[in-house]
Amino acid sequence: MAEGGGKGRRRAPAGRRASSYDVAALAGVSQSAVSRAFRANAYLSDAMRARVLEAARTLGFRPNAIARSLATRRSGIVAVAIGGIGNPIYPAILDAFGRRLAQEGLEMLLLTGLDDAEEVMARLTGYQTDAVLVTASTRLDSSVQLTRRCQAAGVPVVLFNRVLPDVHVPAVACANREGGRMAAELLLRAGHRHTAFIGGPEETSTVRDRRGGFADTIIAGGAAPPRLEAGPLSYEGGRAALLRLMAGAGPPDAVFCTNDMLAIGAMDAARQVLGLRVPEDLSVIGFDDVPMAAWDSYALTTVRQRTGQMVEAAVALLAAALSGAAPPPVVEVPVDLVARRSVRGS
Amino acid sequence: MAEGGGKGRRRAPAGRRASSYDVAALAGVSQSAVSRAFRANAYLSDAMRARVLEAARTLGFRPNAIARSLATRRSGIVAVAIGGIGNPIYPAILDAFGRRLAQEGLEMLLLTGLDDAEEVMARLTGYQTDAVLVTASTRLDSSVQLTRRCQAAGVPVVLFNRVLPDVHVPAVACANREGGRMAAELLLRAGHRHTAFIGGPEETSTVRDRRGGFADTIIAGGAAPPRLEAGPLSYEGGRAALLRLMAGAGPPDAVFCTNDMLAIGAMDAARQVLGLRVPEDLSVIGFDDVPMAAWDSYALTTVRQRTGQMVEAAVALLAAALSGAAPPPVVEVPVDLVARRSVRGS
DNA sequence: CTGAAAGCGCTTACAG
DNA sequence: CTGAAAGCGCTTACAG
Repeated sequence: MAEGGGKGRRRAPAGRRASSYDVAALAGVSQSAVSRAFRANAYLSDAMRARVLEAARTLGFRPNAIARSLATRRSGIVAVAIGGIGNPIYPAILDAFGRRLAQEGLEMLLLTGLDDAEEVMARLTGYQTDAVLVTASTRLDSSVQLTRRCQAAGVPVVLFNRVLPDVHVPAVACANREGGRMAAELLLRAGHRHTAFIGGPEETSTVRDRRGGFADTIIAGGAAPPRLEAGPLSYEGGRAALLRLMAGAGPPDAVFCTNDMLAIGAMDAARQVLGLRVPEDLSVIGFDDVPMAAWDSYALTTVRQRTGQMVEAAVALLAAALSGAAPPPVVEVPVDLVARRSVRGS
Repeated sequence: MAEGGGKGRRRAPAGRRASSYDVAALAGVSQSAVSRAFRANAYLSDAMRARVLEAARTLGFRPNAIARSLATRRSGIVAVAIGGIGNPIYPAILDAFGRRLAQEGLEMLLLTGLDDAEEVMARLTGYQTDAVLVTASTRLDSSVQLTRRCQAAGVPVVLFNRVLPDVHVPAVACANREGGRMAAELLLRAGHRHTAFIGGPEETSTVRDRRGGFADTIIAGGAAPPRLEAGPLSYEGGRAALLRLMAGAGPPDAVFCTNDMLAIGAMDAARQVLGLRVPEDLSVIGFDDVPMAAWDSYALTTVRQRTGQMVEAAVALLAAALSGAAPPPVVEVPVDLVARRSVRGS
């Protein structure tokens, strides 16, 4: 019954990872003590803890997170619902989010292709996901459904860069209206009177606010209301939208796009298809500040999202939700106008 | 002791998810029967299964994957180790991989920022991850360490677009040498005699093979050996490398880059900084075929990776590994030369 | 501070 | 085909 003895049937079969019982046997303490040695604020004498940790390291023991999850009913896993990673702003966000979560001792489960909210819920609840982050890249109705079902199931949700109508959910967003306003002011200052806005296929809070801030400011500045276009939130979408805009009557001399992909597509259409000069013939402003916006071929003036700060805020909201705190209101993170060379005389 | 009765202390406290015991009580069968009703090929009469499923749906019951994982010692989770999502080829790969995994009933845990293989292993084994996919975006030494440790711990690993020296691991890669050869032949055919190759900061199998296939073919074609440059595998890296190349003695008139980001950076440096024309003054070829390669401003001729096929192969390798099959050899997926407009007269 | 024991919610031999 | 029961590896009241 000495160190090699263990507790009869509790011994780990050869080739299996050591369990807390193996460590307990080796250290000559109870299994509870081993468990306590690995929990932050559990009563345990220093001497005991040292002994346990010593035994644990010689056995290469790591507490089994699955077993812990079952016992605590907390998995330590946060799901990120992302319905298509088309926008190049997401890689950096996912990366930052993953790192921050790791610091909190949480893992990140990536949920892609969210066509069926029902099925996604099944996957979520099956793994007892502690919380879910729904990104703006998810289709609007999927977001709504997923969010409602999570709420019904008691799973904390936080929205990333989207605010949902009629659903009271904590969310982090950038200053969308303010960004639209900044773009409008820059254009007004540059003397533009004929502007246009290119939005997305869905009337999301993000698109609505960016357009609203832009249009209101343009109009308040005494210029004509911006012409409105929309398309898929992609390079192709922006390209096609710009072509439609310029083919119409009274083409604009400046266009503000609801994201950088759209703006880059618009620039390429203007320059490569229509032979226009940017910014001499047409000014273009984007939103996001993806890496490509800084590329020499574009030097796109854009409204930067402070993604690091937004991720930080999202993690804070998540932490609050996990600790059962009252759902905080929408957190708004500031934006910055990054002036490069796609706007005339600025 | 009727339908509401349950089994004494086994009843779920109010507000908690229904468990298999609740379903069993409602259906009037044993808990084992409930368990069997949710497993694919378990012996259970149709009548019984129907009764269980009926009760399950009225209670909104879903088997708890955490508990199942503990019992089966299989978590149903595959980890994807990705050390930085800088290359825009990854979003689509992650997306496809996630979908395929979901079809297999597997979840995807994203592991970002893999500085410390030790810590990553702790996270992996803690959640009893069934397998891990290590992508080429991970630093070479991290890949090696992580792979070795997984092997030591008995966790199946498959490498994505990388082959490791001295480590026998299943891997899927594209035809890197062949891709290099295709690029060289195109350049030779266009009459180029002074070529260069821009590689990465690390001597990975990927870079080595692409360069090897390229250089061998160029030399076999009777042209001078390509000049060699390297830099971070990014837009900035390609930009800087091209500038160094053109500043040196005997600047090349064609450059093959080990990935598209490098190639796009090189094109921008050539055109926007040096005022050269592409392809008239300089031909450029990339590798990957990221979405940006098709943008009008670049129209980059490149070697396309069949990512869909590669993901498919990776899932097959994973499945084989999970079922304990013998580690298959390296699977090589073909590549395609996508001729756009960045190579002279072709 | 420490240990014995029940419980988290499943799966799966083992008997019928 | 069906059920009783042990076990997966932890956590955490409950007693000392």
